[in-house]
Amino acid sequence: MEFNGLLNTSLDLNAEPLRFPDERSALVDELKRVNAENKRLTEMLTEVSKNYNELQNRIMECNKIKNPGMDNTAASRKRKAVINGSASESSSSDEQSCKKLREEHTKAKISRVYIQTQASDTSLIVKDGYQWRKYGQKVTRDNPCPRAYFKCSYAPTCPVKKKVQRSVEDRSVLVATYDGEHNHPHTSKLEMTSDLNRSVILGLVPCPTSLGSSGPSITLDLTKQKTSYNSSSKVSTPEFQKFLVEQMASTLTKDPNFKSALAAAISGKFLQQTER
DNA sequence: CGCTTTTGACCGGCGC
DNA sequence: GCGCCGGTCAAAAGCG
Repeated sequence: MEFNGLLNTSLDLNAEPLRFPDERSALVDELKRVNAENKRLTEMLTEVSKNYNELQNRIMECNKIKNPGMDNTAASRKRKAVINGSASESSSSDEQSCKKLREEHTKAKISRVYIQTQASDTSLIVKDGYQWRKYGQKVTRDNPCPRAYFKCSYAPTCPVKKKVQRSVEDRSVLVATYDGEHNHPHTSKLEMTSDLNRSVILGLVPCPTSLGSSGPSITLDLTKQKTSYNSSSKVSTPEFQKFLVEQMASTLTKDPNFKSALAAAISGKFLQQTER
């Protein structure tokens, strides 16, 4: 992922004959400089995503230490079970209910996706390649932005649900929470890729049903393409880091504002040099 | 006309 | 028991 393609498309260096003898060498120098900067930025991006993954692993480790063998959700559910049932229940039935809860938890796979969108884009539509039907919208207490509720409408038996809400901290970021697993093949790859052009997936967060717990492996099944990553097992792999970096870079290179700004900055530099 | 979206009503869980 | 809150339902409206 280099910005060379961008530079080649934005500035066709061969389009016009060079008027100044120094211009060519200046352009080459500038190109070298931009390439070096590009490399540096790429390294920075890789470093950032690496740090992010390390941090996430640490959080998971901490949670495991805090609640060995049981996540918060299971704990809360167990608490509820104790309240509902009699306190003098035998330990074996307790264990059984625990087992059941854990099974339930692994069955209900939940993942959270952060999607960067245009600030002006007020829709709560995340085109991930599946067909969704909106069945509700609600304003929640912790976030003034409404939360939209979607069901997978591709197959009537598909149990997958999705909640989409704008982030409180950054309104341009959509938070999509996927609940369950699709029991049918992916519907449209084109839609998904087009959406990735419009926005960038900032991260896939393994999202146990309650925060701060170490849940089971959670899969975001954004189709079986290269954009599909099992968040818990692949998030720290070089492939995922590369994917993140590529997504960020492709978003930048596909952004016309970024292109024009870069072109303006470079041409401005050239003008300065030629004026001198 | 059929499908999707909107939106107020309703329901169940939870805390007090 | 009551009130709050998140999630879901379903009738009405919108749209192609």
